Amino acid sequence: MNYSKELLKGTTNTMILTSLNSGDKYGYQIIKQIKQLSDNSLKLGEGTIYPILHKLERGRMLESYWIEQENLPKRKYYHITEKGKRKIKEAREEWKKFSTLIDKLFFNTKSFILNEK
Amino acid sequence: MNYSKELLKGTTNTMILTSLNSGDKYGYQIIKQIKQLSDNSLKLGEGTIYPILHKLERGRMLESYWIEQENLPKRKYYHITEKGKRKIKEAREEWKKFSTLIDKLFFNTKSFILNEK
DNA sequence: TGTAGTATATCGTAATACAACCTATATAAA
DNA sequence: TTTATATAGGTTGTATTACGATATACTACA
Repeated sequence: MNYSKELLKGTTNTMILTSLNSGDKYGYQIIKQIKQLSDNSLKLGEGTIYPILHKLERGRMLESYWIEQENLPKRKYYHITEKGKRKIKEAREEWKKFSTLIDKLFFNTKSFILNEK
Repeated sequence: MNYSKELLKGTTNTMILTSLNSGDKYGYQIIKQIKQLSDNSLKLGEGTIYPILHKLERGRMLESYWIEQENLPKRKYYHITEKGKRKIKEAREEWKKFSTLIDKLFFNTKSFILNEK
Protein backbone atom coordinates (compact mmCIF):
# COMPACT_ATOMS: atom_id res chain seq x y z
CA MET A 1 0.00 0.00 0.00
CA ASN A 2 1.52 3.29 -1.08
CA TYR A 3 -0.73 5.44 1.11
CA SER A 4 -0.84 5.52 4.86
CA LYS A 5 -3.50 3.32 6.38
CA GLU A 6 -4.76 6.28 8.32
CA LEU A 7 -5.33 8.58 5.35
CA LEU A 8 -7.41 5.80 3.85
CA LYS A 9 -9.79 5.65 6.80
CA GLY A 10 -13.18 7.09 6.08
CA THR A 11 -12.79 6.76 2.32
CA THR A 12 -13.05 2.98 1.84
CA ASN A 13 -16.81 2.73 2.34
CA THR A 14 -17.48 5.43 -0.26
CA MET A 15 -14.96 3.88 -2.65
CA ILE A 16 -16.88 0.60 -2.53
CA LEU A 17 -20.28 2.30 -2.86
CA THR A 18 -19.01 4.31 -5.85
CA SER A 19 -17.72 1.16 -7.50
CA LEU A 20 -21.14 -0.47 -7.13
CA ASN A 21 -22.86 2.68 -8.36
CA SER A 22 -21.78 1.85 -11.92
CA GLY A 23 -23.12 -1.71 -11.77
CA ASP A 24 -23.51 -4.78 -9.56
CA LYS A 25 -20.26 -6.48 -8.61
CA TYR A 26 -18.95 -9.24 -6.34
CA GLY A 27 -16.41 -8.60 -3.60
CA TYR A 28 -13.34 -9.93 -5.33
CA GLN A 29 -14.20 -7.91 -8.44
CA ILE A 30 -14.33 -4.68 -6.44
CA ILE A 31 -10.86 -5.36 -5.02
CA LYS A 32 -9.45 -5.88 -8.51
CA GLN A 33 -11.19 -2.82 -9.91
CA ILE A 34 -9.95 -0.45 -7.22
CA LYS A 35 -6.44 -1.88 -7.62
CA GLN A 36 -6.62 -1.30 -11.37
CA LEU A 37 -8.11 2.20 -11.15
CA SER A 38 -5.43 3.25 -8.68
CA ASP A 39 -2.55 1.85 -10.78
CA ASN A 40 -1.80 -0.79 -8.16
CA SER A 41 -1.38 1.72 -5.36
CA LEU A 42 -4.59 0.75 -3.55
CA LYS A 43 -4.72 -2.94 -2.75
CA LEU A 44 -7.68 -3.49 -0.47
CA GLY A 45 -7.42 -6.90 1.16
CA GLU A 46 -10.16 -9.44 1.72
CA GLY A 47 -10.05 -8.69 5.44
CA THR A 48 -10.93 -5.11 4.55
CA ILE A 49 -13.63 -5.48 1.94
CA TYR A 50 -15.81 -8.32 3.19
CA PRO A 51 -16.54 -6.85 6.62
CA ILE A 52 -17.37 -3.51 4.95
CA LEU A 53 -19.73 -5.15 2.43
CA HIS A 54 -21.50 -6.93 5.29
CA LYS A 55 -21.76 -3.74 7.28
CA LEU A 56 -23.10 -1.77 4.31
CA GLU A 57 -25.69 -4.50 3.69
CA ARG A 58 -26.80 -4.41 7.34
CA GLY A 59 -27.15 -0.65 6.94
CA ARG A 60 -29.41 -1.14 3.87
CA MET A 61 -26.91 0.59 1.57
CA LEU A 62 -26.52 -2.63 -0.43
CA GLU A 63 -28.47 -5.77 -1.31
CA SER A 64 -26.89 -9.07 -2.34
CA TYR A 65 -27.68 -12.18 -4.39
CA TRP A 66 -25.72 -15.34 -5.26
CA ILE A 67 -24.79 -16.44 -8.78
CA GLU A 68 -23.60 -20.03 -9.35
CA GLN A 69 -20.50 -20.49 -11.54
CA GLU A 70 -19.37 -23.49 -13.53
CA ASN A 71 -15.97 -24.80 -12.36
CA LEU A 72 -15.51 -21.72 -10.17
CA PRO A 73 -16.67 -20.69 -6.69
CA LYS A 74 -20.11 -19.06 -6.65
CA ARG A 75 -20.22 -15.30 -6.53
CA LYS A 76 -22.10 -12.97 -4.21
CA TYR A 77 -23.16 -9.91 -6.16
CA TYR A 78 -23.90 -6.63 -4.46
CA HIS A 79 -26.42 -4.05 -5.66
CA ILE A 80 -26.57 -0.46 -4.41
CA THR A 81 -29.85 0.81 -2.94
CA GLU A 82 -31.34 4.31 -3.09
CA LYS A 83 -30.10 4.82 0.46
CA GLY A 84 -26.61 3.86 -0.71
CA LYS A 85 -26.80 6.38 -3.54
CA ARG A 86 -27.79 9.13 -1.14
CA LYS A 87 -24.85 8.12 1.05
CA ILE A 88 -22.47 8.57 -1.90
CA LYS A 89 -23.81 12.08 -2.48
CA GLU A 90 -23.29 13.03 1.17
CA ALA A 91 -19.80 11.53 1.24
CA ARG A 92 -18.78 13.40 -1.91
CA GLU A 93 -19.90 16.71 -0.40
CA GLU A 94 -18.04 15.95 2.81
CA TRP A 95 -14.90 14.96 0.92
CA LYS A 96 -14.94 18.18 -1.15
CA LYS A 97 -15.13 20.35 1.96
CA PHE A 98 -12.62 18.27 3.87
CA SER A 99 -9.98 18.11 1.13
CA THR A 100 -10.29 21.86 0.51
CA LEU A 101 -9.68 22.48 4.18
CA ILE A 102 -6.69 20.14 4.38
CA ASP A 103 -5.21 21.78 1.28
CA LYS A 104 -5.49 25.09 3.12
CA LEU A 105 -4.02 23.81 6.38
CA PHE A 106 -1.18 21.85 4.77
CA PHE A 107 -0.07 24.32 2.11
CA ASN A 108 -1.26 27.83 2.90
CA THR A 109 1.56 28.60 5.32
CA LYS A 110 1.06 32.33 4.80
CA SER A 111 -2.36 32.29 6.48
CA PHE A 112 -0.78 30.71 9.54
CA ILE A 113 1.53 33.68 9.88
CA LEU A 114 -1.01 36.35 8.98
CA ASN A 115 -3.61 35.07 11.40
CA GLU A 116 -1.32 35.04 14.36
CA LYS A 117 -1.93 37.53 17.12
CA MET B 1 -16.73 18.44 14.52
CA ASN B 2 -18.21 18.88 11.04
CA TYR B 3 -16.00 16.23 9.47
CA SER B 4 -16.04 12.55 10.14
CA LYS B 5 -13.51 11.41 12.69
CA GLU B 6 -12.23 8.86 10.23
CA LEU B 7 -11.47 11.31 7.41
CA LEU B 8 -9.42 13.25 9.91
CA LYS B 9 -7.19 10.32 10.74
CA GLY B 10 -3.73 10.66 9.30
CA THR B 11 -3.98 14.43 8.85
CA THR B 12 -3.78 15.64 12.44
CA ASN B 13 -0.07 15.08 12.92
CA THR B 14 0.77 17.07 9.78
CA MET B 15 -1.69 19.79 10.74
CA ILE B 16 0.14 20.26 14.03
CA LEU B 17 3.58 20.16 12.43
CA THR B 18 2.48 22.71 9.82
CA SER B 19 1.17 25.01 12.54
CA LEU B 20 4.53 24.85 14.33
CA ASN B 21 6.38 25.37 11.05
CA SER B 22 5.40 29.05 11.14
CA GLY B 23 6.64 29.59 14.70
CA ASP B 24 6.89 28.00 18.14
CA LYS B 25 3.57 27.52 19.90
CA TYR B 26 2.09 25.88 22.99
CA GLY B 27 -0.54 23.15 22.80
CA TYR B 28 -3.58 25.22 23.67
CA GLN B 29 -2.56 27.83 21.12
CA ILE B 30 -2.42 25.24 18.34
CA ILE B 31 -5.95 24.09 19.17
CA LYS B 32 -7.27 27.65 18.98
CA GLN B 33 -5.39 28.37 15.76
CA ILE B 34 -6.65 25.31 13.91
CA LYS B 35 -10.17 26.09 15.12
CA GLN B 36 -9.85 29.65 13.83
CA LEU B 37 -8.26 28.71 10.49
CA SER B 38 -11.00 26.17 9.83
CA ASP B 39 -13.85 28.59 10.69
CA ASN B 40 -14.77 26.56 13.78
CA SER B 41 -15.19 23.33 11.84
CA LEU B 42 -12.09 21.65 13.27
CA LYS B 43 -12.11 21.59 17.04
CA LEU B 44 -9.24 19.39 18.12
CA GLY B 45 -9.63 18.46 21.77
CA GLU B 46 -7.01 18.37 24.48
CA GLY B 47 -7.23 14.60 24.49
CA THR B 48 -6.22 14.70 20.84
CA ILE B 49 -3.43 17.24 20.74
CA TYR B 50 -1.35 16.52 23.84
CA PRO B 51 -0.73 12.83 23.13
CA ILE B 52 0.24 13.78 19.55
CA LEU B 53 2.66 16.47 20.74
CA HIS B 54 4.27 13.97 23.10
CA LYS B 55 4.53 11.36 20.36
CA LEU B 56 6.04 13.86 17.88
CA GLU B 57 8.56 14.91 20.51
CA ARG B 58 9.53 11.30 21.20
CA GLY B 59 10.00 10.92 17.45
CA ARG B 60 12.37 13.96 17.38
CA MET B 61 10.01 15.95 15.16
CA LEU B 62 9.60 18.53 17.91
CA GLU B 63 11.51 19.96 20.85
CA SER B 64 9.90 21.66 23.85
CA TYR B 65 10.70 24.24 26.53
CA TRP B 66 8.70 25.76 29.40
CA ILE B 67 7.88 29.44 29.77
CA GLU B 68 6.61 30.72 33.12
CA GLN B 69 3.61 33.06 33.04
CA GLU B 70 2.48 35.65 35.55
CA ASN B 71 -1.02 34.97 36.89
CA LEU B 72 -1.48 32.18 34.34
CA PRO B 73 -0.50 28.51 34.07
CA LYS B 74 2.98 28.00 32.61
CA ARG B 75 3.22 27.18 28.94
CA LYS B 76 5.09 24.40 27.19
CA TYR B 77 6.28 25.69 23.83
CA TYR B 78 7.04 23.36 20.95
CA HIS B 79 9.67 23.96 18.27
CA ILE B 80 9.86 22.02 15.01
CA THR B 81 13.13 20.23 14.17
CA GLU B 82 14.70 19.62 10.76
CA LYS B 83 13.35 16.09 10.91
CA GLY B 84 9.88 17.52 11.51
CA LYS B 85 10.23 19.81 8.50
CA ARG B 86 11.20 16.87 6.31
CA LYS B 87 8.15 15.02 7.63
CA ILE B 88 5.91 17.90 6.53
CA LYS B 89 7.35 17.73 3.04
CA GLU B 90 6.74 13.99 2.81
CA ALA B 91 3.21 14.31 4.19
CA ARG B 92 2.37 17.06 1.68
CA GLU B 93 3.50 14.90 -1.22
CA GLU B 94 1.53 11.98 0.10
CA TRP B 95 -1.57 14.11 0.58
CA LYS B 96 -1.38 15.49 -2.96
CA LYS B 97 -1.25 12.02 -4.47
CA PHE B 98 -3.85 10.62 -2.14
CA SER B 99 -6.42 13.41 -2.61
CA THR B 100 -5.98 13.27 -6.40
CA LEU B 101 -6.68 9.55 -6.30
CA ILE B 102 -9.74 9.90 -4.07
CA ASP B 103 -11.08 12.66 -6.34
CA LYS B 104 -10.77 10.20 -9.19
CA LEU B 105 -12.36 7.30 -7.34
CA PHE B 106 -15.22 9.34 -5.85
CA PHE B 107 -16.16 11.48 -8.84
CA ASN B 108 -14.88 9.98 -12.07
CA THR B 109 -17.77 7.54 -12.47
CA LYS B 110 -17.13 7.30 -16.20
CA SER B 111 -13.76 5.58 -15.71
CA PHE B 112 -15.48 2.93 -13.60
CA ILE B 113 -17.72 2.06 -16.56
CA LEU B 114 -15.07 2.37 -19.26
CA ASN B 115 -12.58 0.18 -17.44
CA GLU B 116 -14.99 -2.66 -16.92
CA LYS B 117 -14.42 -5.85 -18.86
C1' DT C 1 -21.17 30.68 44.32
C1' DG C 2 -21.02 29.27 39.77
C1' DT C 3 -19.21 29.30 35.33
C1' DA C 4 -16.13 30.12 31.78
C1' DG C 5 -11.50 30.51 30.06
C1' DT C 6 -6.52 29.24 30.21
C1' DA C 7 -3.19 25.37 30.20
C1' DT C 8 -1.37 20.70 30.72
C1' DA C 9 -2.11 15.86 31.11
C1' DT C 10 -4.00 10.88 31.35
C1' DC C 11 -7.29 7.07 30.60
C1' DG C 12 -10.78 4.28 28.44
C1' DT C 13 -13.46 3.60 24.26
C1' DA C 14 -15.18 3.01 19.52
C1' DA C 15 -14.01 2.70 14.85
C1' DT C 16 -11.07 1.36 11.34
C1' DA C 17 -7.94 -1.20 8.00
C1' DC C 18 -5.30 -5.12 7.71
C1' DA C 19 -2.41 -9.17 8.35
C1' DA C 20 -3.05 -13.73 9.08
C1' DC C 21 -5.62 -17.40 8.68
C1' DC C 22 -9.28 -20.72 6.83
C1' DT C 23 -12.17 -23.24 3.15
C1' DA C 24 -12.57 -24.63 -1.87
C1' DT C 25 -11.45 -25.21 -6.87
C1' DA C 26 -8.59 -24.56 -11.11
C1' DT C 27 -4.50 -23.74 -13.62
C1' DA C 28 0.32 -23.10 -14.49
C1' DA C 29 5.14 -23.46 -13.31
C1' DA C 30 9.17 -25.73 -11.11
C1' DT D 1 4.74 -34.33 -7.98
C1' DT D 2 4.86 -30.33 -5.61
C1' DT D 3 4.42 -25.54 -5.40
C1' DA D 4 2.50 -21.31 -6.47
C1' DT D 5 -0.94 -18.29 -8.11
C1' DA D 6 -5.61 -16.99 -9.11
C1' DT D 7 -10.47 -17.14 -8.03
C1' DA D 8 -14.04 -16.52 -4.38
C1' DG D 9 -15.87 -16.32 0.07
C1' DG D 10 -15.13 -15.70 5.07
C1' DT D 11 -13.40 -14.74 10.39
C1' DT D 12 -10.38 -13.15 14.11
C1' DG D 13 -7.00 -10.52 16.52
C1' DT D 14 -4.21 -6.33 16.52
C1' DA D 15 -2.35 -1.64 16.13
C1' DT D 16 -3.53 2.98 15.43
C1' DT D 17 -6.25 6.72 15.98
C1' DA D 18 -9.28 10.71 17.62
C1' DC D 19 -11.98 11.88 21.34
C1' DG D 20 -14.86 12.22 25.50
C1' DA D 21 -14.30 12.24 30.26
C1' DT D 22 -11.76 13.39 33.92
C1' DA D 23 -8.18 15.72 36.83
C1' DT D 24 -5.42 19.67 38.36
C1' DA D 25 -4.89 24.62 39.06
C1' DC D 26 -5.33 29.40 38.44
C1' DT D 27 -7.97 33.87 36.76
C1' DA D 28 -11.98 36.66 35.67
C1' DC D 29 -16.55 37.84 35.91
C1' DA D 30 -21.54 37.79 37.08
